[in-house]
Formats: sequence, structure tokens, C-alpha cells
Amino acid sequence: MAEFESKGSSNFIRNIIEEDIRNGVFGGRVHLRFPPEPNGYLHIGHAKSICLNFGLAAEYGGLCNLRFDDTNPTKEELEYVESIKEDIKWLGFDWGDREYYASDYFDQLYQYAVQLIKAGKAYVCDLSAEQIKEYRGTLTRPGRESPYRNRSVEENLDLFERMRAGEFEDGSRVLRAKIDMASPNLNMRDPVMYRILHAEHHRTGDKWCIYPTYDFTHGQSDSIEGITHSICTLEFEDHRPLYDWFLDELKIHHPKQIEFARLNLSHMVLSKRKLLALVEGGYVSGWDDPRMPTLSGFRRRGYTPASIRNFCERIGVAKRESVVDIALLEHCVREDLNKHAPRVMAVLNPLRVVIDNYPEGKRETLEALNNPEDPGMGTRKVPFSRVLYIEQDDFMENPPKKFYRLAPGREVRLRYAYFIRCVDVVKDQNTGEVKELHCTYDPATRGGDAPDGRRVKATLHWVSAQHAIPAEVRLYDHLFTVPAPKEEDEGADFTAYLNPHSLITLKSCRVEPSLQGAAPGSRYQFERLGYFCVDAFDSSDGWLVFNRTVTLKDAWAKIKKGQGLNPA
RNA sequence: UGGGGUGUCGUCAAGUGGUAAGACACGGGCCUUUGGAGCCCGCAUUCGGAGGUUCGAAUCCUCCCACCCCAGCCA
Repeated sequence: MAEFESKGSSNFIRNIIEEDIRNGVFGGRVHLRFPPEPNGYLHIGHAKSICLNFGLAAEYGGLCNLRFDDTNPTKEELEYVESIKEDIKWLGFDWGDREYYASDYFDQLYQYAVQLIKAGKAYVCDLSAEQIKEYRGTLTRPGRESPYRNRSVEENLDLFERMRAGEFEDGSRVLRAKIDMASPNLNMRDPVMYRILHAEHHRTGDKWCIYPTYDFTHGQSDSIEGITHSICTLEFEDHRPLYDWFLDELKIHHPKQIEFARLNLSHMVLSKRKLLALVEGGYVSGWDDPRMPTLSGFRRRGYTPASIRNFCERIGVAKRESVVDIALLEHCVREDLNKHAPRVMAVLNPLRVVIDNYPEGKRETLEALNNPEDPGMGTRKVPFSRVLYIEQDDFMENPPKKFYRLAPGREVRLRYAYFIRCVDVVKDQNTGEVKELHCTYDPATRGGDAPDGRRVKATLHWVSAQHAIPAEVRLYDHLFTVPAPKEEDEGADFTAYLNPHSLITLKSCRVEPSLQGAAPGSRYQFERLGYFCVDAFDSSDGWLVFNRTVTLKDAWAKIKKGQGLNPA
């Protein structure tokens, strides 16, 4: 029998799981979980973890739970749990009825704590936060034992019960594990298990005024759920000995923890702190600003769930910290959208073109392919008339080498329409700005083919002036100008690298009439320009707003850059 | 100067003693009614460095170097 149908390349986590299955560890079961804290929005880094956990579970015929690690009522909110669930569903994963909360285990956790107290492995400590810090020692100096470390089991039990009963103030006492104040691993220097927090929890209300720390919750929660492999990020590697200690002292099911490196994306920041700073500093319009790396931002930008899943598969999983080039993500959306997005013509910066020899008042309906990649997507009608708009960038009065679009005297093809030749250029008297082009068309080239076999170097997109719909288009670009927007040594912080052109709003665009009534969120390819989607919030029946998801690969832009011309 | 990790192409990343996959990016070509898409070719004599073991090392050993994480009653 075939080993495992391996999707993508192998990685160390797959290797571990496969070996465990082979050896019958955990009875061959694979049960994973995605454990977010409901204190913020999910971003693409979380997507990596979601795809990993849910993907691995599906791959090995296992299960993946969704568990909210909600142990800190002062930071967590219902709004976040809702957004997290929505984003996971959008990404395409299903946790079935296995929606859990660490807070569901508060009673059990309390019992575990009592069990450790009774075993002489935990004690109530009256030291203040500052004192605990002092007693902890440093990286190179061992800590000192708390004077409360050797209280009797009875006293500890009594004090802990009274902590729970609300007799003490926040911060006045904590429950600590009695491990080793001299351990080189600071996590083992009698870590805090419970703290007093008179705060209302979004799920348990005011039932508790003591809350377990993450360290005393996470491992046991995985254990309670029968998780086999607890996949988490690198920074928890140092905590593993502590989780092992709790699980072993408690003598309960012991999942295997595996750590991997979190995702970093070039030209972007992914830390919660920085993302929050972007939102609060007004650098972006919110958590779902299309420039944000949040799943809600990508959704609004027009990214497809499939493209993000594919990206997460392709970046791989490893322990070395790395920065993935955002070009790979962009490649993944293009790849998906190229196959599925209907094509349409839209002119972002209109330049008026009058076809001199085309009858005034005449209108024709031309047929256009909805997707050359997929004939099954059919065709549509596009109106043509005497006055058109083309892209300003598609005309140059004095074209440089390699520019083979429209220029005085030059002939080009209008996509699905006719060959046209530029015969005159109307310019603003004062500014010299090109206001309008006069062209002639060749009636014999209807549809875009010349019966005499003559060729043109370029094909331009266009819209009929009187039929086109006005629209707003938002052009998005990388949020940062540098691959790794780090903190500067002095002065500037990471916001110094914000790209001033990350959003360009165009309000005099013209799109072909078939776009009338386009559904919010629907995605299109604007031929020769890129992929765009109807903004789900700002677009309405009367005013279409499009977000640029990603540009098409642009050979001309590259040439321009090579020639040192303004990339514009 | 404690402990835990990591170092393979510009960027990710396979590789687990038998003679460096793949992807993105990049360069070149073909094709083209999107300068899109697609297709083809090229792209690490070398795996952080230095020694060593071996017929043979990115893989084993030794030493060294660099980078990341840890001193929250955050997760």
C-alpha cells in the first residue's frame, strides 16, 4: 500500500507525524488544533498555521479542533472570536462541532492546580510582581527561592481557595509551580500558574476572579482534547519542558509539541503590535484595509482563499526563520485568478479618441471572450462607437525604442474591434498635454483580424465613451518600500518605510457596460492591467468601486525601468 | 559571559553517508487579438567556516563564527 499521498514537498512535521503513525504512537491517531487567542484579527501568518493544522489533519485522516485560548479576559473579546471564525471558514476550513475554549476547562484546570498543591508541587506566593521578577534572577544568575515556597499543603489549599473566593486583591498573590529556581531555563523558575484578575470574561462572566496563565492552560487543554501533535511557533520551544513537567506531574495524556518558524513576508509587517500601530496611527483605514496582511484585508483586496492556501503550501514549513518574498503570494493569486476571473475592459486614465471615419451616431456590438484560458466561460457583447477612451499610457507622441503602442501615424489593434491609425493629436495650447487623438479605422479589420494579413505590434483595451460606466479604482501597492521594515536604531521607526504610493485612488475611470450591477466582491481581470474586485463596502449600484488585487506581469514596465524611464 | 534554536541559489525549500529536488525571482528564446497567459532554455562543482572520520560527507565527529528566542501575574 502506498505510504501517504504526499501533497507538496515533505517537511519535518509531516515526517514526524508519518513516523508516529508508522510506529503506532497515539494509536495511529492524528488530532491537531488551531489555538488562536481572541484578541485580534487573523493575518496571513495565522493562515500558515491554519493551513498546516487543518491541512495535515485532512491529509492523514485526522481531526483538527478550533480552540480559543481565552485565558486573559482583559484582552479578549467576542468580536474577535467572531471574526476569527469567519476568516477560518472563508479560508475554507471546517472544525465541525469541535469549537472549544480554554475557558471551558477552567474547572478542570482548577482541579489540576489543587492536585499539584496536594502533591507539594505548587504553592501560593505573596511576593509582588516586582519581587517575583527580582527573585527570578537573570539569564546568567540563578534565582532565589520565594520565602513562601515552603508553605504547608493545607495553607496553600486554603489560600488558593480564598484566592478563588475573591478575598484578595488583583496582584496580591499568585499560585506558582514549585520547580527549580536555579534552572537555566527561566520558564522553570517557579512559573506562575494562576493570577488574581477581577475581570469579566467574555464567556465565563464573573464566575472567576482567578485565571490560569497560558503556560498552565495550553498544554493541559491540548491534553484534555486528546491532541496528538501540538504544533506551535518557535518561541514556545523554551516552554516545552514546562508543559512536559505539568503533564507528567498531572499524569495525563501527553501530546507531542512541535515548533515551526512563523511566517514573515517581505514588504510587510506581521507582528500584532505593528499591525495595531498601523491601524491606530491611521496609516491604513482599518484591520480590513486592502493593504493589510490580515485575512479580512486580503479578502477585501480580492485575494481568493485558494490562492492563500496554495501559498501556504508552497512556502513550506521549517524551523529556520525566513522572509518569504511577497512576489510568491502575488504569483499565487495571479495563477488562480488567471484561470477563473472573467476578463473585461476598463480604462483607468482615459484619453479620448475620435475615429474620424466612423459614422457619427453609429453603434456596433462586438463579441469578446470572457476568458481566453477557458472558452467555457463564454462571450459577451461590447459596444463600439465613434468616440472611445483608451489608456493615456497607451499613447506616446515621441515613443522611445521598444514602445510599440499607439503613436502618431502608427496603427494598433483595438481588442476585439478594429485596427486604428493615429492621424492627429490635439494638445492643450498652454500645457502641451495631449487632450484627444484622432484616428481612422479600417472597416475590414472588424473583430481584430486584417484580411490582408498585416500585423500590428500592439493590442489596446478601450471603452466606448458614451456607453462606458464611470467608476472609481483603487490601485494598491506594497505597504512598505523595503523588504524588511525594521525598527531603526535612532529616530525613525518602521513607519518611515511606509510606501507613500501604496494607495492611489482614481475617480475618473471608465469601465465597459457589462460591469453594470457587478456584485460586491466579484473579481475581474481588467485586460492588460491586472485583477480587480468590486469593493464590498464602498461600492454601490450607482457608483462602482474597484480594488486592484494585483497587477498583471508587465513586460513594458520592466523595459521602462531598464531604460530609466518613469515607471508611473 | 546561562539555556533553547537555526545556518543549503537573490528569496523560500527538499535532502537523514553514495556524489545538490522543486518553487518564486532573474536572464534568454518561442508563441500570442491581453508587452497577459502558456511553452522552452539558463540559473549552487557546492551546502556558515576550519579541521577530521570515510572509497565516498550538505548529511558523522571536533572546534569556531553568525543570527533568532527566553528575565509578562501576555500569548
